[in-house]
Amino acid sequence: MTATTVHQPTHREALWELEDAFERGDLITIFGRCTVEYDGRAASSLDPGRRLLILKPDGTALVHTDENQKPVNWQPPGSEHHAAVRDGRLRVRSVRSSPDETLDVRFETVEQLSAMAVSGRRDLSVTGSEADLRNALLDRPALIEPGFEPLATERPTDAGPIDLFGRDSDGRPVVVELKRRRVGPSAASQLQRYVAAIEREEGDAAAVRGILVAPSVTDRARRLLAEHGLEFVAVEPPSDGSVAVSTATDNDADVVDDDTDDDTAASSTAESAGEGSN
Amino acid sequence: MTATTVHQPTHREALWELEDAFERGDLITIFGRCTVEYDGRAASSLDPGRRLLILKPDGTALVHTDENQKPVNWQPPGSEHHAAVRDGRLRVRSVRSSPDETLDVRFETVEQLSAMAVSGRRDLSVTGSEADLRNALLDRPALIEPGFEPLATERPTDAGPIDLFGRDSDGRPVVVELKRRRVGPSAASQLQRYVAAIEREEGDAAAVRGILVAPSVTDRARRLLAEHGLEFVAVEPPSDGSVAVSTATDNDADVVDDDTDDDTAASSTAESAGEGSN
DNA sequence: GCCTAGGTCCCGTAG
DNA sequence: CTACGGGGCCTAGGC
Repeated sequence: MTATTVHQPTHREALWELEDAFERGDLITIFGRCTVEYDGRAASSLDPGRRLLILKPDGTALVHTDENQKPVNWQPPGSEHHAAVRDGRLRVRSVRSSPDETLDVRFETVEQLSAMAVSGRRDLSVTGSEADLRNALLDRPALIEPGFEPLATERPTDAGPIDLFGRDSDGRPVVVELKRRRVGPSAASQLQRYVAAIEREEGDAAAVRGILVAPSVTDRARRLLAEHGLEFVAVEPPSDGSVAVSTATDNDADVVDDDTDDDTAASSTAESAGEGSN
Repeated sequence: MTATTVHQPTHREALWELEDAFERGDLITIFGRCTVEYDGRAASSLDPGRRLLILKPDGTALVHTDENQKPVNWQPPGSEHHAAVRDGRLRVRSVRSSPDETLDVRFETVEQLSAMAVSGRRDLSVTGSEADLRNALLDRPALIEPGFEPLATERPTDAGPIDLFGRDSDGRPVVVELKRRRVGPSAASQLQRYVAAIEREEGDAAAVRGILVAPSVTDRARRLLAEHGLEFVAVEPPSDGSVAVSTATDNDADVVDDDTDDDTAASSTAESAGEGSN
């Protein structure tokens, strides 16, 4: 048996199980009615309610409710989990330093406590990152502009590292900022900041070009780019490592449907089951 | 009993439990050996391993391993959970559209499946946000500068909304950007962008001041501020709603220790239990 | 739906 | 340790 579970344990029984699970380095889930207090970089308080607490052997603590992807309260990896019975409650406290932070979960009742041996996240491979976009553009620099010659990636400047630096066919320095998704004002500012840094370096103002390469751009960002004489090149979002230019805002994505449901099946829709939020 | 659990169920048994739990709108945890495939905004693949899958009634799906705060794979709220038995495996698929995304978790074996009724995150109160800092400064605008007069918050401009806008004792427009923590280059760019927008509005270049208000600033950000004639005012990080100015980089935080462990207790340290990461 | 910015952002990487 | 920027960021608030 690789997963041990106790139902409606006494607080003392729960504490014993916690001790053993801490010792084994298990991932622990506790479900019950609890309050949550956090104090550290900010501070928060949560009234009694039924929630799921997850304790990881790396020091992570997560308090989840029935909605949202993010835990309602948490503690980062590297924290220390402590458990005790105080005032008739099971108290789980997760603490870390620098910064000093404490998460306090106090259970009135523990409905269930489980401990299980979980394996790490080996062999996760992701595609479609900004790095993939960069590599695709290094393979075919003409996608940015005919004659563009890449010289460096992550080129350091006084304002931070430039995604892609090179020269155009006229020999002018070109700062390229890559984004894997639609960009807003902050990306325009970022590019402008790098261009200004290179201009300061080169000492030859107004000769440095800046190109923002992304799937698309908001109106406001486009205006900000124009105000600073910066350019925009649209590329399809990186899917399988390849990229394509798109002259305007015309998107045509081929979707392959590989669904073949012909067996017993269950399904849950946010609208059909449970009380939908919003 | 508000939490139902089955241990080492057959896939068919697990499917029945899932159907019931979907119907009830429960929060579901499944622990077992599985593969994970994701395709959507990006794509990823995860080799077989023992992991914890969490399914929320709002459509959220989370795959957790033994380390890190973030799930190794996930699906956002609003997705639809589907379960089926295929090829001798329990397949849980979470799908959403716009953007089209699919998360596929295939269990070789299910060690445990639990379903529980969890309550929402009512009554979460947080303090120490940027909004708290803003309110404190509105109460005592002199903390920014003697004679500073706040005129608007979230004031719209062509470059985006300004945190705090006002005038100094000389009647000059002042753009204030607030940050709850130490700031880097991006905050300097953000402030610069807003100042430029106001200067364009006012038509009277160089008369607009920009002040970055934060606990501290990195060297590089400080230089970027100086290059654009922008200013920095240090405030203590917002703790209990009050703020204090600090003339330089001298931090003195009083820490109250309220720990009183005198009962049975268990504790887990990332270094002592389990295989520590890094 | 899109846009904009905050976040106890988390996280990896480089210095 | 700090710094810097990416992220399938997520989430809230406007429009």
